Amino acid sequence: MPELPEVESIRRTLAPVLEGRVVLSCEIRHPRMIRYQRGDLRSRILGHRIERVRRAGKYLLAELDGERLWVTHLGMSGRVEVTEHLGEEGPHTRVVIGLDDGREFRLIDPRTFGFIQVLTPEEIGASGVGRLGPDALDALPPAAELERMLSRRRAAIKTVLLDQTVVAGVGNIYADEILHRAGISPVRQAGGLDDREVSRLRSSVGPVLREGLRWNGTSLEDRAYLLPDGRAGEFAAKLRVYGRQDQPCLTCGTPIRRLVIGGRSSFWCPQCQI
DNA sequence: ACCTCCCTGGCC
DNA sequence: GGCCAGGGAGGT
Repeated sequence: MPELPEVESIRRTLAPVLEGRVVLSCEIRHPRMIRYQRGDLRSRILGHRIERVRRAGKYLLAELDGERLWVTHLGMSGRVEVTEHLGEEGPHTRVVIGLDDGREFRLIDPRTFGFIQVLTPEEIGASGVGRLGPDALDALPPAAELERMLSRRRAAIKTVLLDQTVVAGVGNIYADEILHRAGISPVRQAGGLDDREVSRLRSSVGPVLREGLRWNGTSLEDRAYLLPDGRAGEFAAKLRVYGRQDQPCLTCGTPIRRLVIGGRSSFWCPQCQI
């Protein structure tokens, strides 16, 4: 499931390939992939040049000429491939965008939770990208501000970490890893954390995400997430709690527990995380 | 600030 | 044959 480290890994491989290219064709194989979108995506993207490939939270962004923003969200199971036009096409290829160098940007997404948009500047504010909080990797709010944001929340800290309007880019896997590093139980009320805990939480975000990025993200058994060139991310081997129910905590040996918080599986060590 | 919905491969 | 994974958006 592509979270910030996965999307950033993808962005780094894609940027040199996509920047400067012009979009020559756009084939939408599955209509659900185009949503939350006014106007016709095809006519909005055709003929436009990709100036720069960026990322915000879990969104992959391509700035086009004419002030348009091509937004790709990979959802749960989305994957990007850039290959030669004649390259063999796998199942679940949902959108194919042809480029002027003969290559194709292909969005593969079995569950179709991902989506593509092309937005005008006026549309960005009300869209998902426009409502993102500060980026978890490069714009984390100062401790005092973060504490103020959390203090007003009654929900579990795990739930608040997943709220993209608070901090953008943290998903289910990294939220658990961050909370473990910070020594905070995922069920704790966000507003009930003291300033030392908020400070520990804040200083755990960067190291966990950067470590994930260093290993090109987390490819699980299902290999739903792969880099654009087909390589797997290696961070799964480094996970300290996520997916490790009943296995000994790597810090203290206590069996890792699983519980569902806000509809999401959460893994934590009852000894290390208070 | 909460709940519901969408979707399909893989597993029991 | 039924259940599970879970991101974001939109509705209440």
